[in-house]
Formats: sequence, structure tokens, C-alpha cells
Amino acid sequence: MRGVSTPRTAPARARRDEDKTARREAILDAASRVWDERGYASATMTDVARETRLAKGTLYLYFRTKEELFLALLARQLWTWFDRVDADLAALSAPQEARTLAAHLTEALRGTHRMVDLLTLLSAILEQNVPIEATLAFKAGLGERLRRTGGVMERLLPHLREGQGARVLLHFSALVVGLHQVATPVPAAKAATLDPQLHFLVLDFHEELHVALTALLLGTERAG
Amino acid sequence: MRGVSTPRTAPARARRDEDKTARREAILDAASRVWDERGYASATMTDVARETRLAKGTLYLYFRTKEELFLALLARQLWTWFDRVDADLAALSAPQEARTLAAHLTEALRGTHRMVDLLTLLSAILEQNVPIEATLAFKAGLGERLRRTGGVMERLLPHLREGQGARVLLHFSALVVGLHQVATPVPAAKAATLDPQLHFLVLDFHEELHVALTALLLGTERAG
Amino acid sequence: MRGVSTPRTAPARARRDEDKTARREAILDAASRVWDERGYASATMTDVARETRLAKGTLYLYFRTKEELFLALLARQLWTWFDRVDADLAALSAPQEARTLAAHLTEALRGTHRMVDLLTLLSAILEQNVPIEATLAFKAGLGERLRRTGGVMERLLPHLREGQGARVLLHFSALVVGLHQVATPVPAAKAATLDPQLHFLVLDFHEELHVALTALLLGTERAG
Amino acid sequence: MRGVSTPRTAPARARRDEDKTARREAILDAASRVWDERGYASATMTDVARETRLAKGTLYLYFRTKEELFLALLARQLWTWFDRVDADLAALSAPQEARTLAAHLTEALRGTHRMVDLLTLLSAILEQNVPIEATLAFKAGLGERLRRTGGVMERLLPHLREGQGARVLLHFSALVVGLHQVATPVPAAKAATLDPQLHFLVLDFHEELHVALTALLLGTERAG
DNA sequence: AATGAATGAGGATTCATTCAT
DNA sequence: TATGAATGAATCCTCATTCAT
Repeated sequence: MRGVSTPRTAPARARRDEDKTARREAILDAASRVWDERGYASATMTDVARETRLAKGTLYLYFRTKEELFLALLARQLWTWFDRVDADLAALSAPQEARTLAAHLTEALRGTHRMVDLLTLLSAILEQNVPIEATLAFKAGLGERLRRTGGVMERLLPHLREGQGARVLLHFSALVVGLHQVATPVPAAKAATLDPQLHFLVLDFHEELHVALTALLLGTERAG
Repeated sequence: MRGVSTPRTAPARARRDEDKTARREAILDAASRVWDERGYASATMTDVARETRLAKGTLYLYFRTKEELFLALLARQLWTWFDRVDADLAALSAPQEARTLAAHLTEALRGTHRMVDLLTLLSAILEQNVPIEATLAFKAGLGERLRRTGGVMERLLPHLREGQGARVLLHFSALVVGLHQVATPVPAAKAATLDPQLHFLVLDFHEELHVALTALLLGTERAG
Repeated sequence: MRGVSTPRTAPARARRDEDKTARREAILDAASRVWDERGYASATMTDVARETRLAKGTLYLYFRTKEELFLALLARQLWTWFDRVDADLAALSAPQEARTLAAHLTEALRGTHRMVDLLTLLSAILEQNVPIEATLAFKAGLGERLRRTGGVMERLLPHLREGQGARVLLHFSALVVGLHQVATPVPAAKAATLDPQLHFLVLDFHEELHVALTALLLGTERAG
Repeated sequence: MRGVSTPRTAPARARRDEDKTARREAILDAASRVWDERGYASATMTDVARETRLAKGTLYLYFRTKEELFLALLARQLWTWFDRVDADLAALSAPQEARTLAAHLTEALRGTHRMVDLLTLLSAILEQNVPIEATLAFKAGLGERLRRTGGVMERLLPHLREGQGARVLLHFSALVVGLHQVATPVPAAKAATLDPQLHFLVLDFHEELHVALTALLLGTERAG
């Protein structure tokens, strides 16, 4: 009675687990693209479905809610960032300068513009309608990555005591979110910064982040 | 029966400019209360109207859009914070310790929980549907306050060069937004932090902010 | 940003309480028509809105949920039936024959076809998404009408003891619901009854109800 | 990860007719359990499939639509009830008291709570999307059972004329459906009946049914 | 200036059914 | 036979905004 229609060439069915994982990734890819295009004006599931060329219902086979989908997207992007940082830092030998380490962390963020947007909305929006286990899984994954990469930082910056590495990363993420917001104003706000008086509101995100993170690391050393 | 009104004494008409300003403030008061109660689950104009005991249409005589209203609320709260900081710092004589100054800025944030929430959503949401002049006015006001208070900071921390005061305040605001998010997880996320492995994700907002800001100030000094 | 469109000639605004009541009634009228047309295939709010020539959102100003609307419709029809019965019985003098009383109750049902459908779905569907106070109000109203009309029946049939009138009405409503279902098969089932062997499944609702109710009243007398 | 299957040993294929019948029964068993658990909030095919440990598509090999499945379930439960009544009445010798016979019919209903729910929804919902032959087969089966058991009743209650037995059973079913609805209110409605004024709305289903059926039988006798 | 009824686009989610494997 | 991924129409409800009074 329902579901009767003339489908366009149907997508291959994801039958094996690896196919399913691939489809899941494809959905996240689509979500990422939609997010990119629509910017803040929140993307809709209809958009994502259209972009994936899948039926809306199919999305719900892979993610229980819209928020779970976007949380997964954020997670994927975060893990990628951690991977990149880990690979980067693995090539370094201890001890390192604060400035150098700050550069590595900051550079690894290049091209992750939208991830940061998502990160900003994380608590405000995403955790609204996310099944509890998804939240727990996310937090657990985050904790693990923070501790792992934090450990590496403690090796490279000997003045960091046990556990301080993860904490510094947390502070770093705070700077990322906060500075991104200040440094990446919406178009409307750009007009404001043409005023010379307001020129100091124009920040280069990566440079500013580098400066702030360096200061943070140096300050941590001095403060003990 | 729904939809049957209980007529109440109509509010006095705001004829004179000062009456209008008062009404505008009353609306912001109501919006603030609504925002407090509803938290993230975004407050509606209906809520604000009910809280003000004005009709919904009346709100639109004072604010063109919902976003303009909440931007005005954020501005009011921000200016209050600046006022408080300015008064605080005026009592101090140069030079001051980074730690002390950090404490003053941080303490001035006590009780502004919700302002910080608004601040977080600022670029992501608020600037969506805000008339351009409102955005410009906000940015102009913000710039002025940052420069003024930044100047005071430069006086108290002699190692800060001209213009660095405002910049440090910008970094501070980034930390505020970012740390608030990390340190104030939604209820669902709290469950996650019961896990001892994740305990380090639990932060005390003010303390953490103090630590990070102190580090930032000290680091700025060392980095020159 | 929303709500921008070119409306067709807008309906007059229901400003006074009596206008609102009228509009409420108009919505119920529309709902009734939709229910009639769509039959069992459940009517949608979109249908009701189109029929009323009101916007969908407007319906929700008068009824909080779809179910509340249809409960109100049922209530209105029920109260009408009670009114009719009360007027009818008021003209009679005690004592009456069971058969006569049964005829009055049964005849008052003429033309209330759809009300009975609604009545059938009452517990199964309607009470799903109905605000609790609406349910309570309905039950209270129902109780009052049953007791009032039950009292009249006790006057007319002296063998009925105090309280038995309402109880008989409850049994009557059970018969109404149950017999209506048996006696009013959906089209598909009609084909079945062409078979002579199954001819006895064809019942005339009103006649059958009369027979059964008479039997019920007589039996109550004999059983004491 | 959602959408990743845990393969389990596939169920044996039902090749022989008796295997197929067994599988059909197994599906009905599952449907029955699902119906029990989910109550009114209508059970889904997904639920039934999960409960059967069969794939959703497999259900459609045995039943063409959801409604056909639940009609089959109702039929199975009804025939069981008739079997029980027939066995019961076979042990009795004519003539019997109305009260006694009413007790037998009523008692046979013990534990068929959910069947009655289904019966209530019969015309309203079930016959919507049922293939015509399925409807015809159901009606035919129903007719046969009614006539057979009706005949037994005519033997036990000599005042019943030919054909009146089946008719009384039809009236009985009406009482069952109707009283069940009144006597088994949804939880929300229960609150209403705490009010002493509404206490008379609280009925004991079996007792009430016994009273009403006895009255019906006695009344039929008197009315001739 | 104030009102508040009316608007209606828009969005998330469900679930019976199909069909390629 | 059995599978289960894919389908997509369908539905309820929200809420910022308007405008006649």
C-alpha cells in the first residue's frame, strides 16, 4: 500500500558488513558536503538524503536521529585530526619548544573549518536528541584520544606532569572553539570590521591560535 | 476551553522615549528569565511575550526579529560585565601579577552563566537573522569596550604592548566560550564522566579559566 | 523570515469569545465532514484545515492535538444525543414499557452513524495523545450526563433501582458500539453476506438494537 | 555500530506443507506476543519479525498484508474460544438456566483479553487492507461457528427459536466488545474514575458481562 | 501603541512493503 | 524459501512573523 513508486536506478544494497560501513561513510560524506554548503543554516535530513541519493528512511537505518548522524560526523573529523597530530608528533624527539609544538597542533587543523563549527555547536545542539549510548561512546572515544595524544605531549614537553597533556589539549580545544568564533565572523559581521577602529577584531585564526597556544604552554611551564 | 482569553488590564502605552526604553528593558528582562529557564532548548517569542505580559506583536515593535532581541540581551549582559571589570580594575594600582588580574576577570564572570551560553551561540546562531545595522552597532560597541578595558589592562600589566590588552581580552573570551562548553556538559554527558577514566573531563569552569588565563598572560610576557 | 506568503482572502479573526466559540464549532463541523468522507481511513489535520479553509497552525490554537480535536467532536455529538434523549423522555409519564423506552433511546441514535464510529475508536485510539485534563473533562461530562439521564430512566421504569439507570445506559452504549460493528460491515465484508448461509450476519442496526435493549431492560427487571 | 548484522543460524526452510503451516502458526504466536506487549500502540511488522526470528520479508510470504496477518490471529483466537465453549456446553443437558449459560460463555472468555481488543478493532481497522478472499474466508468461518454453537444454545435454552441462538451470540459479541471498552479504560482514564462521582464508571468486565448476558437471555425469553 | 489570531512553510521520523541476492 | 536493505509517502506539530482591529 505504501512504498509503491518507480525508483531510479537503485543503489547497490549494502549486504556485507564492509559494504555497510562504506555506506555509513558515504552518508557522512554527504552530510559533510551538505554542512559545508548550508553553513550554519542547519542542514536537513532531506538534503542529506538527496545528496546521498538514498531515501530518507535509509538514513535512519544507519543513524537513529539527525543529531546522532552529525555527532558521528564530528567524531570522524575529530579522530582524523587526532590521527594527523599523532602521526605528526611521532616524528619528533623530546624535548621540543612550546612554539614548535603549538605549530604542529595548529597546522593539523588546516582544512577542518567545518569540524570546528560542529565542535562549537556540540553541547548546545548536538547532545539534544542523541541516544545516550551514542553520547557515552563519543565521550569515551574522546577521552581515549585525549589521553593518548596528551601522553605524547608530556613526552615532548618534559615540564608537563602526568595528566597535564590531556588538560592542555582540552584548553587548546577551548581556544579553537572560541577563537574560531571570533576569527570567523559571519558575512554580516565582516562589514563591521572595515571600520579601522574595529580592525583589531580581524584575526587570522591559525596565527592567533598559534600565539595563544604558545602562550598557554609557556605559561603552564612557568606556573608549574 | 482553550483559545478563550482572560482579558487583563492592558499595559500602559509607552509614549515618551523614556517609557519606551523602560519597556525595551522590561522585554530584555523577560527574555533573560526565559533564557534562564528554558536553557538551550531555545526560548520562543511566545514565552517571552507571556513573561513580559505583552502581546507577541508588541515585541516586534521593539525588536525586528527574535535574533535582534537576543543579540540585544547579550549586548546588555556583556556591557554589564565590562562595567564590573572596569570598576574592579580601577581600584588596582600598577603593576599587577598575571595571576591577580586573571582572578579579577574570572571572578567578574560569576553568575553570568547564561550570558556565556548566549556568547557561545553568538556567531553560530544569532547573527543569522539580524538586521545589518544591529550587527554593526553590536560590533562597534564591543570594539569600544574591548579597547577601553584593554587599555586598563595594559596599564596594569606593563609587559603588554599597545593593543595587546584588547587582544588578550579576545583570547580570554575565546577561553570563556570554549571552556564553558567543555566544563558545562549537558546532563546526558554527565553520565559519561562517572567513568574514572573520563574523570579528567570534569572541569571546574572558574578554576580552569583562572589557570588558563594566568598561563596565557604569563606566556604572553615570555613570548614578548 | 517565515510566514511570508500570499494568503487568499483571510478569514475574519475570532476576536471575541463568542467568535472563538463559533470558530471552534466550525472546526468541529469540518472535522465531522472530513470524518464522514474519509471514513475509517483516518482523517488528517491537513484535511481538516483544508475543509475549514484555515491554516493548519490555526487548528492547533483551538486544539492541542489531533486526538483532542476528535475527542471534542465525539463529546459534542454525544451531548447532542443526550440532549435529544432527555427532551424525548421528558415528554413521557411513568411508568413506561421497556419496549417503548428502548424505542426512544434507539430512535435518538438515527443519523449519528459517525458518532458511533468515533465511539468505537474511543479507547483504542482517541485517548492516546489526549492531554490528561481533556480526558478528565470528558469523563466528568460523560458521568454527569449518564447520571442525569439514568435518573430519568429510573423514574420511567420503576423496577430500576437507584444507580441502575446509569448502568443500563452503559450497557446500552456497549450494545451500540458492538452492534454497530457487527451491523455495519465495511464494503469488503458485504460481499460475504451475499451467501445465503451467511445471511443471518446481516443485521439492521436500529432494529437489532431495539430488540437487544428491550431484552436487556426486561431481563434486568426479572433478574432484579 | 548500527546496521551491522550479527549473523545467526538461518531458520530451516519450510518445504513441506506441514512445515509451512507450522511456520505460519509460529508467526501468529509471535504476533500474539507482540500484540500483548505493545497493546494498543499498534505493533509493527518489524516487531513481529524480530519476535519470530524471521526476516521481515518472510512474513510476507505467509501473509500478504499486515492486516491479513492480524485477521488470521483474531480468527485463530476466536476459533479457540468457540472450541472451548463447544466443549463446555457439550457437557450440559437441556434445559439450562439463562444465568448458567451466561456464566459458561463469560467464563470461556477468561484470559482472552487481547482477543477482545482485536475484535474491537475488527471492522474499524482490520478490514481495511485485507485481500477480499481473506475477508470472505473469515466471515464464512465465523458464520459456521456461530451457527454451530448457536444450535447448541437453542438446545439448551428451549425458548430460543431456530436461528435465535446465533443471533444471541452476535448480541453477546456486541456486549463483549462494547463492555470491554467501557470496562477497560486506558490508564489516563483511570485517574478520572478516582472521583467518587464517577465511580460507577468502574466496571468489572466479566461480572458486568454476566449480568448483561443473563438479562439479554431472560429478556429474549419474555419478548418471545 | 498594542493586540493576538492567523499563517504555513518546514522538518523529523515511521513503517508497510518490495525486490535483488 | 529466506533475507533485510532500501524505499518514500505520509503525518503531526512548531513557531517566527504579520496584520486587521
